Amino acid sequence: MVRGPQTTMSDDRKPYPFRDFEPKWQARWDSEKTFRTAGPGDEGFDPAKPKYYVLDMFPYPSGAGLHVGHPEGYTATDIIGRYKRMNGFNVLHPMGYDSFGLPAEQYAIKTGQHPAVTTAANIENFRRQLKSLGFAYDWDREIATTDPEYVRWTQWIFLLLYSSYFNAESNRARPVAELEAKGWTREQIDAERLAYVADTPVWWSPDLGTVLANEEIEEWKSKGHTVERRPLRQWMLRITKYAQRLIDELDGLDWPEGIKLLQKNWIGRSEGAEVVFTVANKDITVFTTRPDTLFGATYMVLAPEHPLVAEITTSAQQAAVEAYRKTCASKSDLERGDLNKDKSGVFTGAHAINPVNGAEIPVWIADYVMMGYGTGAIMAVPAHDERDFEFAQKFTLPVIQVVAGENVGETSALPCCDPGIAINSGFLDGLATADAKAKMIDWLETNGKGKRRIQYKLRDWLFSRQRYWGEPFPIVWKDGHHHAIADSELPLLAPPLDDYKPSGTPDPLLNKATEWVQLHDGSIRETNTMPQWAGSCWYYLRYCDPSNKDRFISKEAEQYWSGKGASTGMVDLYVGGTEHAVLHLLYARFWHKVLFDLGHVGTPEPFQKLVNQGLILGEDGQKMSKSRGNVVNPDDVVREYGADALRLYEMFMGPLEQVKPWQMKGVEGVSRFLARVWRIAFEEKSDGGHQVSAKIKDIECADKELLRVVHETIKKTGEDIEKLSFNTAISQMMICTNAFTQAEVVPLKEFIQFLTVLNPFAPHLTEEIHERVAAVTGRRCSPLSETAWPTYDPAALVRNEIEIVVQVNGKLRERLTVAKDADEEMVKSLALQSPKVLEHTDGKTIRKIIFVPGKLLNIVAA
RNA sequence: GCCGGGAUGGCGGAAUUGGUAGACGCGCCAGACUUAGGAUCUGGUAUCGCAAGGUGUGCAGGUUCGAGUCCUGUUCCCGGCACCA
Repeated sequence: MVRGPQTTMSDDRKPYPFRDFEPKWQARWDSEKTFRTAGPGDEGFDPAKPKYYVLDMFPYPSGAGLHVGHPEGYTATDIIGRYKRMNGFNVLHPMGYDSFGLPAEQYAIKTGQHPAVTTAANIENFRRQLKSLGFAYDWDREIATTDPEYVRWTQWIFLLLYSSYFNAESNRARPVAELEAKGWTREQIDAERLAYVADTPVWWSPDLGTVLANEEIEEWKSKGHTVERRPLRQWMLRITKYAQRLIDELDGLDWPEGIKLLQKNWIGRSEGAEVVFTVANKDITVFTTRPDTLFGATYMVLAPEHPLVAEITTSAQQAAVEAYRKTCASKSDLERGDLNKDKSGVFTGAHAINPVNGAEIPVWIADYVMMGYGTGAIMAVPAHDERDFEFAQKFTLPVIQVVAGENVGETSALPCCDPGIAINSGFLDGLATADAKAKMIDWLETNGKGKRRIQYKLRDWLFSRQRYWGEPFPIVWKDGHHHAIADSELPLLAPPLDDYKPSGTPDPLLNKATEWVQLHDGSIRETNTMPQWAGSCWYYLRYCDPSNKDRFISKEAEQYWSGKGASTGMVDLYVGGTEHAVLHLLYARFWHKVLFDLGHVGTPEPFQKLVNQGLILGEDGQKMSKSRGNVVNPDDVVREYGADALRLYEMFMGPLEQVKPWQMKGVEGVSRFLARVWRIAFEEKSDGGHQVSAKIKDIECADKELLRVVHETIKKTGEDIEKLSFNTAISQMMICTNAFTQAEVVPLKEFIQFLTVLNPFAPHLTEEIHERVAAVTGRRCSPLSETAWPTYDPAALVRNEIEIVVQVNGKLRERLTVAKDADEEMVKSLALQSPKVLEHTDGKTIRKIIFVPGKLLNIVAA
């Protein structure tokens, strides 16, 4: 439930006049470019200042505008950015728009409006909303991935991938020019490019009219779109070459372990071996992670799509095999994988020779073996693999146990996939699994029957789309070959179309623009477009040097914003949702590594520290959605309570990384807190105006306890911001506010220190109070945003008297107030005089006394 | 099934290396100010009990002078992956 009309705050009821001053400060920050960041080459740049790069995952500017999840991460980074700025850092805190993408195009289909038009309108709305929250972005660095100047460099980086290959010896990307120099043929070179064309089975969505990457299909399926497998000619990026580095180089990153693990599992490294079986004089290679179980292979399975199936199938089995392959081809992904795990398959009639013992085993085809992983063929060891076991049971195939539990001979339940001791395995008998694997691989390699192999689940990145609203490939085709267009022709922009509706065939939409496609020299343009991920793969680099006409980023800007080599990642803090764990975050790392290999960036990783903000649920504890009607619109909250209250509330709800439900009452709570701060500064005049409170006095603080709370607040707030523990920082500032409220006199200096500390959280309110109060007291007044973060005085933190807890046998029995440096003897003697303590030690012998200085005394008595 | 993360009042959540469980806020109760209160200020608020005192951090054990925190087992919730050989 959102607030009913009864509780709506009318204008005269609002607790402090945020509607008057929030827009005022926003306008001032805008016109004065308060948060402009000077980088290398800019006026006012100070290279001696340490840099701090704090980044938000930029939004897709949808028609719905910001939801309350956006300001959660954005406020967190804003607080950090403002705080670092006050601590003398040169802070880069930019914002932009990931503005290519399907929804704009779907909208164009409905309305006929060019996606550029709706995108521009959406961006304008997002910008308005972002500015209404008072974020300290450097708006001069704003970028949109659809901006032609941005598209230019996205295409330029694509061409860099196109003109590079992965050199296995140096384990990094190098220009293909090296291969040309070595006299490689065009075909050989094309087979090595990091961006290449391949005919592969891809995920094609007829209703979206495009193919999708493996990483994307889940998302679109969940939105009700269909996808099907289809062999198509597509552009691919050779991300698999980076599989190992993408795993290894996670180590140096300050990322949540869960996200690292997610990426590792997605890349899916497996160690094992290839084993060559012979079938009808043909070699069929299988991949296995358990070469030690080779003696237990009782049949072989090929994926239905395996190219050798047709060749080995006997005539007797031909009809059955053909029928089975047909069913598999028509099965959707869901039918084949997610829903139906029942085993199915057909015998090919062929037999394979097990290289290690010459045994003849039947060859089957079954859809539980995938063409896309390993070699598309397996040796089945039903005794030690659950899937093979299930299959063997169903088709009554033999099962041979070749691994026993720790005590050889003990029969364990099958299938058993745990390591153990090899049995029934010839020369492996008696070896532990790890040793048996090694020995078998040695045997295979010695006898030319196989070799060690590391396999990854990660596939190459399917990079082309058939839709309109994306970067066109800067490629032309002539005589059946692809060619890069010249850098001088960039950006290559798509022409407007009359009709954006997908044709229902895999033909790219841009084919409709026949004049654009056909070039005078007889070559034709590539008509696929890039996926939305392309723009987000490098936007954090462009922010560093957003208007550079000559390069995607200048060397100087890149070096300065990468820092002095203390870390492996460029961005110091990156905040965004978990949903990008294996998509954007993997793709961007890949591009960054290519740029690193080719000398364009100086760090191997883009994002040093990553924090995932937790999802904000609706007031009903459910995920916010239009259909549930539990969506909270930030515009409404700003109108009712103001930007500062929204910022504060989102930070006060709970830990940043935690999933937490929205509570409109909580917004009222922080709004009341801000109003209390306002009332410390001002008293209301009879005409409704505000005058600076008479309690504020520019005198030395005589109230030691108040002074202690203020300095405690300076200390704790700073420490908590560093830890991103914003909720506890706010809690401390509330305590401080309560102390000021109750004080007879509010000392000006301490009050301004408090405002400074609160400023990153509630910038409008604090600036307004500061400006008005300073004007009256005649103090020099530069804005708080230009003020240094206050330092706390450790001496002010010390309490003269402290409370010591006295426990008897671990139970709290007494509290003693003693001098802060009271020693054990002192506390002990006081405790042993206490009637409450004596009551519980009465008749017992004191065995032991534990003293924790400044904390507690525990008397052990029995 | 596998891999992560979590479980603390009526609610959101606090709790340094193990050392006063429930900070702060919401809600609720009482009081003050007031023509009024849905504003503000003050006090109270884990639970049982008149009290003394007892009991309490999903559940069952363990280590310890002392456990929300460490160990073992277990249940439930959330997220991710899911025939990857």
